[in-house]
Amino acid sequence: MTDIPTIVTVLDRAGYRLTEPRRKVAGLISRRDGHFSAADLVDDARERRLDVGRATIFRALELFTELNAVERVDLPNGDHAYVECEPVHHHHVICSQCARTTEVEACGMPAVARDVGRRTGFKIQSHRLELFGICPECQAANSRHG
Amino acid sequence: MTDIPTIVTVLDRAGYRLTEPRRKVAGLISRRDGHFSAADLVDDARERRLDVGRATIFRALELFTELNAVERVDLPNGDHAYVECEPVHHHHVICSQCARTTEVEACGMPAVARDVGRRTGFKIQSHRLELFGICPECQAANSRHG
DNA sequence: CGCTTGACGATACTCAGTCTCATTTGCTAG
DNA sequence: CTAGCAAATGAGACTGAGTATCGTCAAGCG
Ligand SMILES: [Zn+2]
Ligand SMILES: [Zn+2]
Ligand SMILES: [Zn+2]
Ligand SMILES: [Zn+2]
Repeated sequence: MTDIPTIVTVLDRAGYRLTEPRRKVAGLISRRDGHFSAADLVDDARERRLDVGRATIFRALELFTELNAVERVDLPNGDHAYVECEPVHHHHVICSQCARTTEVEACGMPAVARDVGRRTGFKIQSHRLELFGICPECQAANSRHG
Repeated sequence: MTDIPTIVTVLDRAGYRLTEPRRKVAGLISRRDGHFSAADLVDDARERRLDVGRATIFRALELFTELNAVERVDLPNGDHAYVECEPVHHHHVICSQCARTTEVEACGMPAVARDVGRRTGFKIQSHRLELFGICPECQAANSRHG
């Protein structure tokens, strides 16, 4: 339910083959809401009898990640998950209850990074910022019925 | 080479048994410099013929992490690693060349988190921030010989 | 159309991390 | 100091994510 330039479009623009399995995986991803794991997609595929090989799902995820159509996030518990997203620098706010995520663009991090660089002597190259909390929907639901 | 309250001390204060295997693992950790994985410790132990079971190393790491004597970080490539560190909120600056890490305390994040919360409606509970770059030592080494 | 080459899927494999369970050991109460 | 118990250990089986191999297939192009 995002109107991100569809993964298929990104694939095409990058000159990759628009194969049936890739379309299927892209489809599975776009009908997901929050973050998901490779295993989730494998299950989804089996449920809908899409007949996509396990290895293919991993390969597709890897490729989509390279093309920045999808991003990998690390959950607080150490699990890896993926999120469909836009190909520009941003971070994710992740609901620890329902897994829904939102992108945040202006991260205010350049300033922090500069400051840290000055104090530690490191030449900062990149950063990862993930915020965890409760999304508006879950907050509402929680206050409604306990 | 940190003078963090030794892991053994932390263990003791928290009321856990000071077993020989735990001492050994703590020893291995403290003589490490940058981040390390469970597998690294397993190798170290084997090399120095310390005779500590694999499972025990995992268990020790888990416990030390719970006690905040050690923290888990996620490398950009998706690998998991650990770093010995102080039990207060802070973040790590990680050298992508030599794995050395430094802790940063004032992270300036509360402001960012508040802002993000306001814009997204999320109730922010926690955040993870990791900075990657080149440490001063590596910068010096690099400029010296290429 | 047919070719070429990249992609696919089945399957075997690796490796991190967990679990089980019989044995050992740190601790403490006596 | 010692006995006894709970907690911790280690060997090894197990799980599940992710990767590698390789023969087959089909997307895209002329
Ligand atoms: Zn939610
Ligand atoms: Zn940022
Ligand atoms: Zn370095
Ligand atoms: Zn912070």
